Amino acid sequence: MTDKDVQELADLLKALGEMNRLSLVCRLCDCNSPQKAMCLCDCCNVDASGVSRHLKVLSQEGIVSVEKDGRERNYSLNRSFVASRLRFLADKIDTQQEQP
Amino acid sequence: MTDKDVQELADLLKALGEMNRLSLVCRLCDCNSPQKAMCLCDCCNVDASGVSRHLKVLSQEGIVSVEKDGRERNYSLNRSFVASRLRFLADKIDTQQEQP
DNA sequence: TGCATATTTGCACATTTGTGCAAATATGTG
DNA sequence: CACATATTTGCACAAATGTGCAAATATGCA
Repeated sequence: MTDKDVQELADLLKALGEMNRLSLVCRLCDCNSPQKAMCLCDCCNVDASGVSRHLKVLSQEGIVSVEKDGRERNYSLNRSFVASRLRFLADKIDTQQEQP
Repeated sequence: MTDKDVQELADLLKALGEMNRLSLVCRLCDCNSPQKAMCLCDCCNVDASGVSRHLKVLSQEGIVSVEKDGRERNYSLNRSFVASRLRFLADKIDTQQEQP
């Protein structure tokens, strides 16, 4: 793993590693259809601007996708991407290395 | 998932979501035997006190275990714990929910 | 006991981060 | 166009975070 790989993974984990953002992710996780930002407000303890900012972070990390629909934005979780990154690390971690 | 569960998971991810700490984890990942803190210094860009602090965070989150040996501390990665938490989230994330 | 080594801790500091509020922007509707 | 609603952005600010350095602490060894 290169430094860049580690950094990218760390950035992803950092984005997930905040209570309100992880709440948003869990909420999206339980939804089959894209959700409007406003609908997501009530799952975390921040106002609309805070939700907007958190969703922006998640979006920049590729954790969620956003689709514009009129004056609304529909957010959906990039399930396979996030899950695969987490599994990638999990696999690396619990694979016992060869004795040097 | 309760708020407490989300918070605990977020704390774990936050601990992993910092470049130097994740570097330490990756380093421990590649080692079969516990490593002395001093040996871990060269895998991240901080001095001994910084490594000490990072290892403390990892330890508090249960990510690493520490074993005292004279004036040295031997750190090892709690592979199954960390991997299982990551997989728990991965499973939750990529399991498509039922249509409400 | 005196000294070397390993690690932690106190302190200071710069940076980042999360937040609310108000204003700005974007877009739908009458 | 005028107004309502959805979202973003600028601003200010408190709190958290990561860091190095020097001092403290702990322990092994001569």
